[in-house]
Amino acid sequence: MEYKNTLNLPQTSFPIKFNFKDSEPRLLELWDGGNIYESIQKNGKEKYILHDGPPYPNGDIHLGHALNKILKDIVVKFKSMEGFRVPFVPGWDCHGLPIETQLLKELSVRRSSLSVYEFRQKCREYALRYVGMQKEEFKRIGVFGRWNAPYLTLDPNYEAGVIELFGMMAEKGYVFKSLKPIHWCPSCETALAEAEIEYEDDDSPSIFVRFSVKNVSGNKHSSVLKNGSFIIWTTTPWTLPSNVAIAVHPDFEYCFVEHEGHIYVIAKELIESSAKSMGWTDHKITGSAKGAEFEGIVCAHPFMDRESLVVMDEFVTLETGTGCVHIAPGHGEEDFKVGLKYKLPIVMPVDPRGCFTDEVPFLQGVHVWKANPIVLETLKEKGALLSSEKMKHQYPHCWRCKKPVIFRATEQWFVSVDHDGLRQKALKEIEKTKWFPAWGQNRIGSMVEGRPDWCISRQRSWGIPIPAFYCKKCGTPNFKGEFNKAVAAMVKKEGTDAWFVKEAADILPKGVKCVKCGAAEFEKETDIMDVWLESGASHFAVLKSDVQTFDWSADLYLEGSDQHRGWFQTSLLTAVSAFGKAPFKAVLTHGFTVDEKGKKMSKSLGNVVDPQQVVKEYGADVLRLWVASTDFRNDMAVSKNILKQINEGFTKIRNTCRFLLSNVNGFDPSKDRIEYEKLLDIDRYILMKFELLLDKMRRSYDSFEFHAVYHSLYGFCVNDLSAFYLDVIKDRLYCDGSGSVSRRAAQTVCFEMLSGLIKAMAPILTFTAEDLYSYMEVPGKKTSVFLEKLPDKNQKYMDKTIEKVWDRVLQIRAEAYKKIEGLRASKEISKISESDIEISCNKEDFSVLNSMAGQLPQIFMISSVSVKQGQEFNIIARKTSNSKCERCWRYLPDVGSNNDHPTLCARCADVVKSKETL
RNA sequence: GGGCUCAUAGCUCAGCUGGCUAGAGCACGCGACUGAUAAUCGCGAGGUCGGUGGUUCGAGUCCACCUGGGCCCA
Repeated sequence: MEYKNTLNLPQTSFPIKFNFKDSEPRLLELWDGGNIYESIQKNGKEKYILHDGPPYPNGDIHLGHALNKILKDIVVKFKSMEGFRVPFVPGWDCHGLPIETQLLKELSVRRSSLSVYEFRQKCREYALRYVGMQKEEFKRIGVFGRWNAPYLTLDPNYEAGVIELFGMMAEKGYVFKSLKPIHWCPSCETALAEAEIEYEDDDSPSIFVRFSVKNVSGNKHSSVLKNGSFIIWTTTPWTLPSNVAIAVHPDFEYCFVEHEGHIYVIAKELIESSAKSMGWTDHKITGSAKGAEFEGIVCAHPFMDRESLVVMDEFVTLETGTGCVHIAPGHGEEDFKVGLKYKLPIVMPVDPRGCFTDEVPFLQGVHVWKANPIVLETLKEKGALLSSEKMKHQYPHCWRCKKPVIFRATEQWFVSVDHDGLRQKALKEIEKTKWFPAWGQNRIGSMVEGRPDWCISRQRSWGIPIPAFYCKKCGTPNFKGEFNKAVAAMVKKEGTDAWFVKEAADILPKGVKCVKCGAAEFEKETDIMDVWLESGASHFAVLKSDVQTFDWSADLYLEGSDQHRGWFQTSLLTAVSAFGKAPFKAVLTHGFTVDEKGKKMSKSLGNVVDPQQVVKEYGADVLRLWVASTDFRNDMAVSKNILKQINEGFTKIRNTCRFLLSNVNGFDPSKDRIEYEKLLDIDRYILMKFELLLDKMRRSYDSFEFHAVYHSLYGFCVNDLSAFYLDVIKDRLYCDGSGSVSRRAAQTVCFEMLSGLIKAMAPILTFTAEDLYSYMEVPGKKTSVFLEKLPDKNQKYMDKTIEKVWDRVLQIRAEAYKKIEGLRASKEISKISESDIEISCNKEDFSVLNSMAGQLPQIFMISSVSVKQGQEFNIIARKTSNSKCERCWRYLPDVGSNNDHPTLCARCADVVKSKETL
């Protein structure tokens, strides 16, 4: 019992219990108070710019936000610890419809009861409130950044940047105004971007309508079709008043179908399904023709005093309907395109609230959602309604109010994607950019290839105004040159609020004249910009305006894969149009968070994981470790189970480091370090493994494969350290003389690995690394681990011969343990250390084992190992006859060899004696 | 409906350009230790590599189709 006091047992004040509730706030304080982020900005190597994509401040951060910022933080810290200067300026996307809607809900007031200016003040307060909240939440999970000066899209400087960029794009001719059908929310009374649309199932009417042929003169089928009809199918009867054409596919085969003495045109493949819908049983086919042969036929609109032209369009499909498509250019994207081709009129009898105008007398004042029954009634009266059913299908809805939206032609502002080859230039820039994963290039490429012009106007208040002035005399919009400069200058000084309180005359310098007619009186535009234009301008408003911190083009953009359509694309388009170059050199995307079964998180499924909850339960490092542990290129699964598992992994890493720490207690590296050449083989072996680990970790960080960083780190802790090296060297550490070379050698290795591990894990296990670092006694210690550099490569450790020999020894060790397990199972022994083994093996193995015969008992942690050459590899294990040393607990033949200490082995007796003489 | 993408043990991941009985760790089961102890060690049992078909002497790895998930669009 008293011999225990002669051991060098591990000792540390680093708590075994993970008290993150105490330690994490303390470390946050250290980083904040010590200005650690500011300090790492003094790094000498070149800049590495990770440009933050701004989240939307309208709630607590969710797991996706946490995931995104943690990934960025890992990059920032890794690059920084490699010596780069890595400025990270977090941003927020503060304007936009969501805040307006949410605010109106909170205030429970009508927007009309406030002036635009007052309303905008409330919006600003709202946005800033959540910016403040989210900022704290991001800081809490250990994210480093310029938190005291983030970029906000509502800052006058930022706003002015957007206005200027708009001016540059306008100057180059990319900005234009045009009538165009766009998604329109009649409830919010605003145009919606594609990003603001959600598709949901809706019940719609499904009707077949007859359009009688009015004029077929000159057509080769005139005799057949003279009294015939085309049948169209639609799910939006309310758009029929705006019908101006019927589209058929030029290549499809259409049949003349006779029913009750009347001839109808239907695509061949759709006759049966259509007939079924219309309840036809006795129809017959009397002939057929290619769609192209119908071009130019004129039909009569079933109830409007208007003609409906038969036109050709390739987008017509054979999925549903009749193959003859109702065309209303004011109410559909494709319709509009066909309309342009055939110069069809854009009939648009629906006002902003969704009510019909007097253009359709019998529907005047009726809301589109109430118009369907009236239209159906009218069709019935005219005998044009052939069938009416209900069907469920996906219909676009407003992302905010969740109500269905309509297509409506309005005057809108656009960025032309094809002006001056913008699309092609953008595609070129996409090719020049590095995409992680590589398929991102194809994804964004095909999106850019097929995207329509970008509608950048919104009929709202909370945003940056479209800086245009309408000439009071001729109506021409003026938005370039001095008009733009005047607005930019004003906004820089007073913010965009000024736009909403000042008159045009107060904004513009005296003497400005309309570019068209030369008149001098103007009216301000009332539309604001799409928020995607604002955030897409960040490369200019942030990176370009702050040349001290940044170079213009960022090294990396890192966002979810949804941003291929969103921010990556809007950033690209604004940058290429204004500067001819992509604003990023590389783009990294991550997947989305899903539950254990791979389903997306939703409140209704009840599978939402809240990051603050994770932080509360496990601490921020476990959340960070989850981020690192999962391959983020795919979807990332989280659940209670998974977090529990991550927490176990975390504990293992933490305990392994704690154990290392507790064993270098009293070790002064400047005095006690043993040089490499004097280390034991096993020490050099583990150092080599450690070197391999560091190399793997560095490479994985570098290629953004953080899950590989985690798995290799974790595997090293579990397999190489905990289950092998640390277990083996306990004997040396505890039982050898405290200042002995053998113990100091082990400590040297422990110290080396601990300090290396701490640094290598720091980008991920930010808190734990800093915590451990604070407990270490290192010469030249910094105030933070983040001021350290990652360990350099150490070629000296890469001893390949050692690796080969020891890998084999460990294999044999594993074999031996299987055999020994048999002894334990039969209750002959209870501990592995009670066993002797005899190995017979081939010449090669023999020479390996024999060369280290003396060390084998320690390496195997058993009583004795004998080795002989034999035909077959075999291991025999039996209970040892040696007695147990009371001090080191090993079973050794020399126990009792010293009369003064009859219960000790020779080594322990020596150590105890030398202590006594002290 | 279209584009892109993913699918290896209960979980997180390996498995490079196709080649021995598909690997780790965790969780699980059994056992040991009590000198890493709200720890640690040993052993074991888990997979027809989402499905079908094909190319090949040979496929988790290549091709086609299907199923299911995700993102984006309609």
